[in-house]
Amino acid sequence: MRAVKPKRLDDSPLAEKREQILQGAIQVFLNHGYAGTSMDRVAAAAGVSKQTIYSHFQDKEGLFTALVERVTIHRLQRELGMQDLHGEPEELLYQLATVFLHKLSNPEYLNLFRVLIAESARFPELAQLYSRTVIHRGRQMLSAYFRAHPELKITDPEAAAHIFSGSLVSFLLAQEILYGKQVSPLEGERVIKQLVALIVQRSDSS
Amino acid sequence: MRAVKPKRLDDSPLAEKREQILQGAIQVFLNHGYAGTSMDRVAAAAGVSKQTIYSHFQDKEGLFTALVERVTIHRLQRELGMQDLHGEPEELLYQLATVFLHKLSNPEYLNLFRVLIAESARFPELAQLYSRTVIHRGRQMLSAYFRAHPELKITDPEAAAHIFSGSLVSFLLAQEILYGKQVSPLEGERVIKQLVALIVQRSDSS
DNA sequence: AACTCATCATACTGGACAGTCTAGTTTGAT
DNA sequence: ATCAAACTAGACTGTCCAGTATGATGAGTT
Repeated sequence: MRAVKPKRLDDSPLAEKREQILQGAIQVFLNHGYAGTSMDRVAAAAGVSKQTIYSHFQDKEGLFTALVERVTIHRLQRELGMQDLHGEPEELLYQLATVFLHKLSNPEYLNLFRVLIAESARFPELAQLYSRTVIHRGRQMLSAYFRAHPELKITDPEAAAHIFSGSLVSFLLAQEILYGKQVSPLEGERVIKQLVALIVQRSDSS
Repeated sequence: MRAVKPKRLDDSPLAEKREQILQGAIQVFLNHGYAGTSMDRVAAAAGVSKQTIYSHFQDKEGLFTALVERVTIHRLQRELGMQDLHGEPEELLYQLATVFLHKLSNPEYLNLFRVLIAESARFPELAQLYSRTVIHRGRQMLSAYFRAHPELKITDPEAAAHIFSGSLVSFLLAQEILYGKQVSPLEGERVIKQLVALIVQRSDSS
């Protein structure tokens, strides 16, 4: 029984099929990109007939859009709704960077990132969705922390927040996505330590 | 006969055609991506018949590869063979970051970057070419400068070099490519100032 | 003049694929 | 048991496009 009638959107059989399709679509789109993905392949990966996809989503663009929204929102809740950033700066920043780098190393996340960049010209709304939800919020949280710690003597918390997360994102971009790992290896650990040092050690002066 | 009159590869009529094709290809590939580019369109943009393209390049992949090599090498020579990084740290780093950010803001450069990332899975050699020539060398130059300035007290010059350039690259990525500009504006100037402050002000201590 | 080579314009071939259609099957509520 | 909605399998259409083929033009060489 289903609570008399008001079927919840998130466990009705319809929503289950929709989710099943999205799961298949995630596999294919994130591994082969938008152009490299055929609807037949999505259907096969989702274990669903092609017609069913078209009864749940308007077309390929609609499916892709829904997919990115789905993954982005999911990530947001899981990864940013975690801690509220308190603690001794050196230790906290180190932990934060480590967790951040580790989570973003997940292939599915890297693939989402690559596809978002690849299709940012064709789907600017999706790129903006990502900017608004993930990047902007992350920056806000981190800059709030910097503001709450005047002993760090950070004059521009937003800019500093960008530098912090941007260094880590571009690290993954260079090392993983552009295969820099095989050209000039650089340990993530080293970047994190240097980054924390740049931010924390300035408070030694004065 | 061909060695009798040693036509220079770079100004013979053949090479001119090749260059003409590449110029057309740059326009189309960098603006529409690999999949979004048809050979007919390249031919039209280059003002050349399709057959001519196929007599200069093996196929679409070959043309794309040649294009990326061409642009990457060109860029490298123009943008990295510039200064040798000497001068007072605060002023020099500020200037360097400003020039760097300004040059990378060029749409053609951003498009190359986007396409490289988009196709990094399909063309890993090209991504590595970029890593090897541009990223790696840039990092080497900058870390050499840090090493030559012990008063900056940088314990890990390579990591610091990555943080410096990575912050700026990810800034463009977030603000321009992912349209963050329209979501949460952040002046490049602010990032540069904060970045320089993080690196330089530490030398006040001790 | 005869030959060669690069080029051009255009037509063609074959394959991939988005999206539709048809016809038959399952499921679940009443 | 009946009915409608959701689903499946697979054929089909129209389009796009990489790559090839054809046949003609023009320039330089011998």
